[in-house]
Amino acid sequence: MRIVLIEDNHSLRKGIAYRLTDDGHAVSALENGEDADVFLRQEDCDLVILDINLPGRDGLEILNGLRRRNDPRPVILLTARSSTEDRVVGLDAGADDYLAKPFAMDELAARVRALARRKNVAPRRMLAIGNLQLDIETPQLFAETGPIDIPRRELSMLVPLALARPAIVPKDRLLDHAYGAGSATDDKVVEVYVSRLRKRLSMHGVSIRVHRGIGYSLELRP
Amino acid sequence: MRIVLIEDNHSLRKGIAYRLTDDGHAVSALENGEDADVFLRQEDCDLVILDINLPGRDGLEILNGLRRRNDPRPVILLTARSSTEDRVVGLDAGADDYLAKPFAMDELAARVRALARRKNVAPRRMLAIGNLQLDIETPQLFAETGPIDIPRRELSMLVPLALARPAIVPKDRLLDHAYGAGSATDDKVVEVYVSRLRKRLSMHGVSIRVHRGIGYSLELRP
DNA sequence: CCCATGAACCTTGCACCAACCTTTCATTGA
DNA sequence: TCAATGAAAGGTTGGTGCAAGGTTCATGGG
Repeated sequence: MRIVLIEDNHSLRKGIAYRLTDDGHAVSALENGEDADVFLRQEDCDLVILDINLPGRDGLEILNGLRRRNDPRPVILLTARSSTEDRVVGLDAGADDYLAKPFAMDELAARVRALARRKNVAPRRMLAIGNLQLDIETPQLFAETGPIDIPRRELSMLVPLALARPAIVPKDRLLDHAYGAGSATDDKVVEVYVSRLRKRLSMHGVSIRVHRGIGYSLELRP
Repeated sequence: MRIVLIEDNHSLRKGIAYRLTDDGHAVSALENGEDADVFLRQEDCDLVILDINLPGRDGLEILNGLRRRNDPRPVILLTARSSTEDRVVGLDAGADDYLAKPFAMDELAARVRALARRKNVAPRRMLAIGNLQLDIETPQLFAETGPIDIPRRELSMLVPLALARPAIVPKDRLLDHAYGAGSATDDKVVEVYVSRLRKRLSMHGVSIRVHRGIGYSLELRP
């Protein structure tokens, strides 16, 4: 699933993102209300985890905005307050679930699963590559901050490498996957796109290693 | 098959590794949870044998992490506990089989075979050379820490030597295997590549012995 | 027994070339 | 108008095989 997390506390944001990423979701983590508002208006996602106490713009405000726009995306609220009153306000505003801090990661993960099931969110198979997430079906690449725009050809080089990781993928299999078996295309284009991919992935701690005469493999280098 | 074994007990680890290596598998033996976690994220293997009681990180934790990442690799759990409850927890977490200590090596070997069959793991014919493993099909060389990049020619010298071990392979058979029978290449190149192989293998306790006028043989340095 | 001798073998340096990397640029399609 | 695409060009890396010079070992003559 694609999950947007809006939480201003740095370590909590990191912790949640880490856990949900581990669970196979693509997490876009945002730290303030303005960013969140912009993001939710423009980006696709399946579920929202929203802290109520936020700098800039209150979480409830964001939730109200969503529902006013008839946005049906499921929302889990996070908050330090745990009184029944707050819970009612949150759920009334259109939240689907409510979690009071402190909470166990396992519980959050369970509620995410439950909510996804309840809302019939189509499960997407996500492949983790370091702190990137690759949706094999679409296919599309995600960082923690959101989707990464990446040209079609580069993506079609990345997919076999990610699926095979950490095994070595022969150059001609990359060519076949991108252009179809028996294509007349020169296999030098593989080198071109590997080079472009390298530049794009380097800033995310992912590298592509060459094995001369054998092929390429995907590696993490933090 | 490439098997990862994670077991903190030294003698048990050695024993299992010895037996499975004897069965023709490439065994990477790790002794603690952190190493295992890193290894499983980065390295290729076909099957995991996992002790539940581990220093550093619990075996179940490692298994949970694997499954959360949608990692489908078959896992056999090892444990001193044998209660039904533990078994259920392990299998629920996504293990494929479960073995209570103490167990017979034969039983472990049988379960490895059964699981490989059940999961349709492509059989790879692995040849053990000390603590190196040679995949004859590909061909490719592996150390416990991962694959070793090795030039084509050197590899084609190593393969006949490994297959024949500990017998002596004539120099001209090495030449034929690398260049095809009836090649015009000077057989002095064999000496060159044997020399280069020696340097590469020396750090892994493998040596190539010359038998003057007869050929070469592969030996393990004690 | 000792040493000279030569064949077999070892190792390293080097030139060459194929594999690979990166950037540039013209073309194409949205 | 702009980004994606792929051909081409020029540079880098590293595998390959030859050759040169050194080492080891069996052998035979003194």
